[in-house]
Amino acid sequence: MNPMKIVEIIKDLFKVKMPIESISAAKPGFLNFTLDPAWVKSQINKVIELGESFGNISLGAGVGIQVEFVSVNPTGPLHIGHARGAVVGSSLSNILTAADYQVHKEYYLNDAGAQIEKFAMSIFANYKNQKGIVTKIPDDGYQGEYIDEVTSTIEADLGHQIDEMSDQEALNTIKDAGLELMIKAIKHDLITLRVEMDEWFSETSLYENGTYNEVKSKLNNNNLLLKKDNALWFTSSKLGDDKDNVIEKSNGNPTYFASDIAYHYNKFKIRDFKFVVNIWGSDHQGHVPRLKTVMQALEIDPSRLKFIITQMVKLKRGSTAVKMSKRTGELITLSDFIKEVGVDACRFFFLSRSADSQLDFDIELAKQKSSDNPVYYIQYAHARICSIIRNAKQQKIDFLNGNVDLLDHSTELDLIKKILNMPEIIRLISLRLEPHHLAHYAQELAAAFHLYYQNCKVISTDTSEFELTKARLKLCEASRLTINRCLSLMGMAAPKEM
RNA sequence: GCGCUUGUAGCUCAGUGGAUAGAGCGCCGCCCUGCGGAGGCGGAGGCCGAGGGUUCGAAUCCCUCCAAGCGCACCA
Repeated sequence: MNPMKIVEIIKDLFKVKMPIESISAAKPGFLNFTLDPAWVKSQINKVIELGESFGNISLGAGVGIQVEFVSVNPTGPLHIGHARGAVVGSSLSNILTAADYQVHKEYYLNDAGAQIEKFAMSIFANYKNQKGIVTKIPDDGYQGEYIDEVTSTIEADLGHQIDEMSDQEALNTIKDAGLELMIKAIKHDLITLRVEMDEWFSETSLYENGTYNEVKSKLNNNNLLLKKDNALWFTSSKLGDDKDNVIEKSNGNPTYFASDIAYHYNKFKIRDFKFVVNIWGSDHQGHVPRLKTVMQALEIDPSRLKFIITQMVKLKRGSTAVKMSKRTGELITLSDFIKEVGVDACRFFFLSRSADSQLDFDIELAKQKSSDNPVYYIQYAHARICSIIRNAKQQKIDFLNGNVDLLDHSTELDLIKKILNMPEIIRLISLRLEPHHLAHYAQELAAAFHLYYQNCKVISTDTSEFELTKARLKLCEASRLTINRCLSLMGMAAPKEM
């Protein structure tokens, strides 16, 4: 039977109670449901009733979900690429919370391992050089302006003690002090970006409290460890990975991967998160397969572990590329970057693209305070509404008893429908872990409001239209609440005036 | 060589099996005796990287190829 005949028949079978005005068949075989406009309009009352909680859904049912993000080695300051993960992670966490997940935001602090040692040695060498003792910086060591600053700070704070110590003692002291300074700097940058963590989880703790040994014996019991060339291997190829991985080097030290196994054991088996989202930069994407084999080895359902891999960020000023390199020192630090473009623009642009796509960030565009810039477009809609409501209050108009059924202009109905989309957007983002949809929705919502504003005068001077004025003010208030919610979920300011 | 990601308007990007593929910027032409013009309307502009397949139907799924980014350590 052809599709049109089928839909012609089934369209008459819908006799359920739904706020549907009509159902029609359309080519080449669609059923179009037209919502009852009275019902649509009445939802404005619901939005205002719900207030700040409009958009919340019960999808997560209070289940625990850990979102691990940023987790940059504390051997250097954050850069622009890290900021992308930070913004995506914090906004996604806000949205998951709105979807009734119990969200735990976490920074995994790599405070152990060879890179930390190298970091300490680099500072120590720099320290000696500053004292006139010519010392070689280790191969692939850390350098740059920030290393000089850290060295100077340590010299000022601890120089007298360090000079009395043996090299080994000095190195340890410098390591602790250097780590502390870097962590402080990272925390400071994150706070500026409006990113807050619930927990800073120490890698070292996994060794100190026995978690690693527990995991190791579990793997051993499952016959997944192998001693070869004096090193200890996790035979992940048995579980489908394309190669085995070393977890203890021939010098006896555990690798980063060893901690990662213990860390995920901790997440799922000790802290019992139902879901875990790891937000990693694309330079770590190669670790995904082996971590999936870890899930198998630990007998954890792999679908409980999700990844968001954020692609690289390229900075541009207009059409010229801005180079970024940790080693050359030609580095735009995150704090300089935020100072230049502002937190709101920074967050918006990082959120506006799918994590899967590389991001071209045009500094000049983001700085523009004009309609070229979607940040201002959205915030302007909010400020505009606040201004209208201020006017209404000055005129002592109490609009909360307004009758929304009077709203009949097509731009009003379009705006209402757009507002009512909000919970669906939260749902979509939560299911797919794609916060960029919120940035697009916010733009569409702002556009629907601006169009409405252009077509319908809210506060009429004609006293016969007093009831309509009240209804329109109610729609403005619902729009304001929704735009405000979007901005707040994205971690952006919702200015009352600009 | 292998793996992950990307390829859609001049530019930056949405669109994970359905209707005439969308938005912003840029370009062209319009709209203010009115609540914030940081606004609105209209227009031009597309072989959805290429080629095969699956399907009633593909930007979307599968295969091959091309191009770009990132990975492929007893670093993290």
